[in-house]
Formats: sequence, C-alpha cells, structure tokens
Amino acid sequence: MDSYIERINSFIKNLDKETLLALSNISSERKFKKGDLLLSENEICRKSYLILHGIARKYYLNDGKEVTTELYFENDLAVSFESYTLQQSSKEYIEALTDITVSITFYEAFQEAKIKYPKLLALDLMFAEYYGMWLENRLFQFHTMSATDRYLDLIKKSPHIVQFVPLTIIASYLGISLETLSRIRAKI
Amino acid sequence: MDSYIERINSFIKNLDKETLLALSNISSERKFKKGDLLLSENEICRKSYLILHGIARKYYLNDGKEVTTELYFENDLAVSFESYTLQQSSKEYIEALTDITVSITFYEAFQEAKIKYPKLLALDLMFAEYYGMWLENRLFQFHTMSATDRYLDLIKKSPHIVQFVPLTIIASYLGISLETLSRIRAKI
DNA sequence: ATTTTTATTTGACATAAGTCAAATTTCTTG
DNA sequence: CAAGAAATTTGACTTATGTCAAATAAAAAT
Repeated sequence: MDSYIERINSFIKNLDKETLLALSNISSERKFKKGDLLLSENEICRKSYLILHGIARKYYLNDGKEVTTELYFENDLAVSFESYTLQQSSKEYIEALTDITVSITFYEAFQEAKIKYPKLLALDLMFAEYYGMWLENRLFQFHTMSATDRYLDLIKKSPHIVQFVPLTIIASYLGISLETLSRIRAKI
Repeated sequence: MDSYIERINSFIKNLDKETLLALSNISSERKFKKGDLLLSENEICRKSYLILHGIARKYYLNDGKEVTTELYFENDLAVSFESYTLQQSSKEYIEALTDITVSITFYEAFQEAKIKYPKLLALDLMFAEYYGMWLENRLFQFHTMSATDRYLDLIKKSPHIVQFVPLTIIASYLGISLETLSRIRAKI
C-alpha cells in the first residue's frame, strides 16, 4: 500500500505537458510560520496544501479538547477531507507545527481543470484511494491494537516524530491521555 | 455528508445514455445464500458488489478472531477496498449475513469503461470520497466515543440491525467484547 | 416436542487506560 | 543566566472494558 505513493508520483511525472502545465498554473507556493492556522473550524476548506517542507497537523475540538487526526510531513497532502469534498464548513483545524512551505491548489480551479484534463480526475481518484487506504489502516489500529502497540507502530514509521511534535499532540493522535503515553514511553 | 449519497444517485440518474448503457453492460445480477462468502482472504477482489437486497458484512481475522469492519445494507457497495484498489490479495472476507441479491461489476471492465467514459471516473471518485468520509466518521467514533455511545449511535442509524445481525458480529464491529455489549444492552 | 446446538447473559475477577494533583524537567524569554 | 512558563513525569486512585467460566435462553434439528 505504501507503494501506491510511488505509483501516484510516477503517474504525475508521466503526465503530458499540457496537463502538468494546467496543474502548475493553478498552484502556488507559500510559507507559514510555526503555530499558523492554514484552516480553522467553520471555514470552508477551499485549498489543498501539499507540504513541501516542515510538519503540520489536522485536529478538531471535542468538548474543548484538541483531537489530532493527522500529522503531515513532506509530500503529504493536507486538507480537511469532508469540508473540501462537500465544500461545507470545516470541523477541523490545520496547523503548522513547524515553519512550513506548502504548494497551494484552489479547489475551484482544480475542479475546472479536472473537467478539461481527465487525467487530473484520475489523479484525484488516486489521492482519494490512498487516503481511504490510510484511513482503513488507522481504523485497524484503533480497532485491534493496544495503546502501546499503536505508539510503537508510530515511532517505527516516523521515528523522528518525537523530536518535533510535543507529546500532548502525539497522545491525542494516538487517542490516549498524555499520562498514559508518558508511562508507555517510560516502560520501553 | 449523508446527502452525498443522494448526490451520487442523482449523478447516476442523470448520466447520458451511452454511459449508463456501458455501466449496465458490465454489470450483472446474482443471488447468494446466507453464509456464502463473496470474497475470501488471499483472493483478489476483482468485483464490486452493490447490495440490492439483504445484509452482508466484511471482516478479517486477527489472531483467529473475526473483526467485522463493515455492515452492508441495501444500496451499499461492498468491496475490500485495498484489495480492489491495488488488485492485491485480500486480508478481508465478505460474507452474506442473510440471503442477498447483488449487482456485480468486474474491476477490469470498469477500469476500461472509466477510460472511455470519464463520467464513470468521476463516479468512481465520488464513491471513494463517500467511503473516505464514512471512514473518517467511523474513526472519529473509535477516537473519542465510549463503547456505549458507539452502540447507541449504531442503533440510532440502523435500528433494525439488532434483529438481523448476531450480537457477536455487532460487538466485533463496535470493537468491544460480546460480554461488554451484552452489559451495555442490559443497562439501556 | 425433545434434544442438541448456538447465542446471550451474568458473575467474579483482571487489566488497560483515564483522572487529578503534584513534582520535575525542559524550554523561553527577559 | 535567572525566572517564569510550558512540557513531561510520577503517584494514587477510579473507571471502562476484557477474560474466563458458568448459567440461561433461543434457535435448529431430529
């Protein structure tokens, strides 16, 4: 399933010139500073953010408490999926955890481009499929793995994470309390 | 987000005749009996099953124990997403929980049709988007809700479920033990 | 209908993880 | 570098849920 990213990348690389140009014409680069919000609750997610450099996260508030749903690293695509797809107001925030550089693509422009360039439609489908598989895997972890195993899996896949992301955020990403995470780490 | 199904259905309804014909040409109806497996572990999921009538489920084995990942009712689309998308061998089973009637569409034929009829590509994207939103919602439940609340939510959305689906399966779908589910039900 | 099998409930106890408070460590910032 | 703020750890205790075994209840088969 990880190989799917490579398939997506090679698909992009092999796009014809017009399609590539169309894509780059509707994208632009921008920087954000640590702590900046790329998206807030109640806003409509009208842009997708491809992380070029740095770390970001997505979270929502559940009775006042932040619940982190995704961590973004280089080459990840950050959007609030439901808000972006339905163009409805978002329940989620997207926040820069470090200074970041992103490539922004507007929803509206991408929608139009997809009509003119069906390969972009195919690309969009690949992104959605990848996200679906990622979600299935994450669901599997919540469905069947203990907090300890979820943590171990996380640091196996992203060993560097602990240096850059505060434990509060990691705990909430794992769906456990900060104290439990601290105890898990103490045991290992 | 539930309204998205209506949007998909009206999208299908409004498809041009050729596209609709192409779609119906690669689909066929079939019946299965209660207990039949539509897909087994280690098979490649080469078909999608639109449930026309009856109930089915998807599950995998986790050290010998069945973990139900999805329950399918009328108009739901049953596939093992990762196996279908990557055309790799499946970790999941799909099983008829009652006698069912389904509309089968072959992966290969649908892939070809998508090239010729970009609207089918758009339709496929909508299916993937819907599944993504469904998964996000399910993840939200595991991430933040208690077993009791997950159960209450389930019977709110599918009140009939308890009459047709054994509690063992419901418990595994909710990610709790059969005994815990029994106690939750006793309290309410 | 009676038996056998399967599904569900109940009891007693074990374990994972949460909560609240306090202590300690680490990071910021003047 | 010192002082204050923020992040992390630790302790004591609570709560949710799991496990194993046994008891019922319901369904299927003879």
